[in-house]
Amino acid sequence: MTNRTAQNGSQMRLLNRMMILSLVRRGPVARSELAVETGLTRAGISVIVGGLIEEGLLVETGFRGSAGGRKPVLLELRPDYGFALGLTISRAGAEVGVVNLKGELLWQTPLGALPLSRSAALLKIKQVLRRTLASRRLANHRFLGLGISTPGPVDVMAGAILNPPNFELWHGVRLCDELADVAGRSVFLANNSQALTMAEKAYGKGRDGGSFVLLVVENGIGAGIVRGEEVFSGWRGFGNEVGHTSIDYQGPECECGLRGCVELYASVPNVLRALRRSRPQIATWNDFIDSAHAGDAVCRRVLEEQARALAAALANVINMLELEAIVLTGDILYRGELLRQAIERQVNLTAMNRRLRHIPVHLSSLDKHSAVMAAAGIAIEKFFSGDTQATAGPRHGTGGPR
Amino acid sequence: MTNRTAQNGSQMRLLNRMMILSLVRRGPVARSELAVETGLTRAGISVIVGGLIEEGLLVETGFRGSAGGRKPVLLELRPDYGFALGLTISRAGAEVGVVNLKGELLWQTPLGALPLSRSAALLKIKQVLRRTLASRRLANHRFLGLGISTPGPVDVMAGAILNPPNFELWHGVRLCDELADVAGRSVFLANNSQALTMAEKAYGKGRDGGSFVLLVVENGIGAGIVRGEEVFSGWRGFGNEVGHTSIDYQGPECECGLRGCVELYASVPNVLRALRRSRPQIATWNDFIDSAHAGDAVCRRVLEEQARALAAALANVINMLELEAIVLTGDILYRGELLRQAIERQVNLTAMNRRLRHIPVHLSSLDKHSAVMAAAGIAIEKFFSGDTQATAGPRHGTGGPR
DNA sequence: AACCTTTGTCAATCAACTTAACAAACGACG
DNA sequence: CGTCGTTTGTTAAGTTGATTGACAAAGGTT
Repeated sequence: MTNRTAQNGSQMRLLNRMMILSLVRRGPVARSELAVETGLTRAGISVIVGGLIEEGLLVETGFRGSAGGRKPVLLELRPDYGFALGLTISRAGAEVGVVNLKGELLWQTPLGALPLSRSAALLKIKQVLRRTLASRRLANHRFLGLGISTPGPVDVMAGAILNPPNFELWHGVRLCDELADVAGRSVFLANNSQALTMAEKAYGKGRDGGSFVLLVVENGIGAGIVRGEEVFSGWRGFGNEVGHTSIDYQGPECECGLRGCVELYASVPNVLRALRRSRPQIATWNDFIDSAHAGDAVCRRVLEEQARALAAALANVINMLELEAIVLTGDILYRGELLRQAIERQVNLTAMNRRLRHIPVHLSSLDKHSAVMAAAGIAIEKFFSGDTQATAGPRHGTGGPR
Repeated sequence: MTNRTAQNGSQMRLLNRMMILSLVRRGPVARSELAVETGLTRAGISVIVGGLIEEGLLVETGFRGSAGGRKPVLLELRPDYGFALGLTISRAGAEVGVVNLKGELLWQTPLGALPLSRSAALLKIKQVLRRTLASRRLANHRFLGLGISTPGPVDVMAGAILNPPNFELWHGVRLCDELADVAGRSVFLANNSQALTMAEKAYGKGRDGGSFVLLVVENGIGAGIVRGEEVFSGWRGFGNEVGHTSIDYQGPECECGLRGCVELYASVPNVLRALRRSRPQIATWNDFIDSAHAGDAVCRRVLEEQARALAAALANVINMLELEAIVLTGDILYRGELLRQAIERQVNLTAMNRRLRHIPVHLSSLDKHSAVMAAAGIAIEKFFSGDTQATAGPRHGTGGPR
């Protein structure tokens, strides 16, 4: 039974703890507010929160103003309860970062271009991870886990990279296993889009709990879906391939095996390719957007076409799962308002949902360069969802990871 | 907090009851097996099951053979614990049916074509419902609820029919409210595809718990998605419009507002329309399939085209949510093996998932004429998911519904 | 200063599952 | 045929976690 309902008392307590933590994570809350939102009694909340404070997960940080009556005591996460590491590997290189319990980036270490042999690259990564874990600033703080993000597809369950294009060095590498000797069992792998989706849910536009689809438009098109508490990622974390949604079943064949994937019409390189003939001087996305802003008619038209293609794929997702919003991120964040508006217009013109509600399209408020933060966020997310027992372990001493 | 986790003891008990019931629903089980599958102890199971037997929901029906040791006592639902009514309204007419707790159809009453005025039609429906509820065979059995299925789109939450094409008589009717005086508060509305999906999950190919998408191909194309315990239906039950998945974003405009919906390529009338020029003598789906079986090349080609269109839409869904199977139903069940094979071939040719696993395509094992059963199934499903407290009510006496 | 309100805590109680022991039922094997 | 080992189901005591209800703390209002 894969059910996640509480069967006995202790599991109930764990779930209630989780529920409280996920509410505190959204921002400062008082016990009495938690009582209302969780459905538990004030007394019950008091006991659980007491335990969480004892453990060092929560702190009282102040009071909320009140109009008559005792002031509510605000609770927040205690950021230095522990830290998580993030590792992001891209085609260009890699980067390691450290975040605290709140997901705030403490610092990052760019690794630059990696060695061209697999073992040397792994060795270098391990070196940096070891050095980071041994860092004095992290002494006496709990190590909560290591999150890794790479281009997809990946096999989340196995912790292995499958076969991302232009990423042959890493094909088939069981990354979580490889790094277990450095970071123990709390190593989690996800593809870039999934990592960004979790980050967006925890720290971005999805913070207050609605459903949305995150669209990452760069060299490829990735996406993630958040609905309720769930981040969809399929049985092996291989799903969510919104970029390979077919929007023209008779269209050209994509390398993924389908025909007419959105990616062929709307990814950055494909858009630039469409411009090559009439606007050969445009070489980058930013050039393209600048020209569109400047009023170049061809660029405007191409942008509109891109928006139509993206909107078609998005409308399919939105209609099928009845999502409430769309969030955009990736390279297209550069002066992204233009594309955002175009997509919003197209989606709300064509989506069936238009009869029922307006679908807002947002630009991500998270920094595009927050890939490391998002990677570490995977581990933070796992920590809070209770998928790991990293919390139960002993403190991480100065002697390096065990 | 919309969370469904148990917060306190009594909710925990309810959820454990539900968990046990949903396992028993799949087929005869022994207490000890329930203990393993639920994670509870034998003792805990014994107590809960004892209560369920006391209430009349379960009965012991026999023993399972064993190799040494006491024989396990098999538990099953007690079918005559209560009954649910099903009402299905189509463009052609309506029908009322009665099912027992196990979902078995006891009998059905065709209403034939309905009066052309809304109030007269409602009146007739109410009459038949009242007569059914007062029926002697149902005396001293609990009334569990009334499930209604109609063409979509409907607003599940509001219990209202929205604006299905060719269904103007019913546009905007708040059916659940209208029938409340006959059937109380346990009235549930869903569109045909949703009802069939629930039935397929409970009694058909989805019985043993995997995820799947059900595709209903008739005059329109409907669908339902089952993943885990959940039947997707969106925030207002308006979703799951797989039939209006766009598979050609530049294609002809559909009345739904999108372009190139699958429905335009693969619904029964649209397929027949495509044949009209070269095969004018083919007037019905069955004719078409018979010709294809007989080897008619044009029909074969058209069938293959239809399969390609359906496969494109299905591949999008499957890839996005990583579903495990496809189930087909509707008019296409007639000698459906031909189309089934074609779809299975296309899906597994093009779906990205082909690298990971084969996606089986099944024909529904439920009778196409089981619409009433499926409608009543909505109420049964609600009963078991605890969305209704109909069970707490007093027995339904001979004096008619209160 | 008296009064009302709200927040947070504490002790007693209650509800639900677990633990542990045992009875029931059955096959196997001398 | 009776004993042994095994598995199933039940029962009573024990544990755990939330609720109940009373109360202290803290703050505004008049």
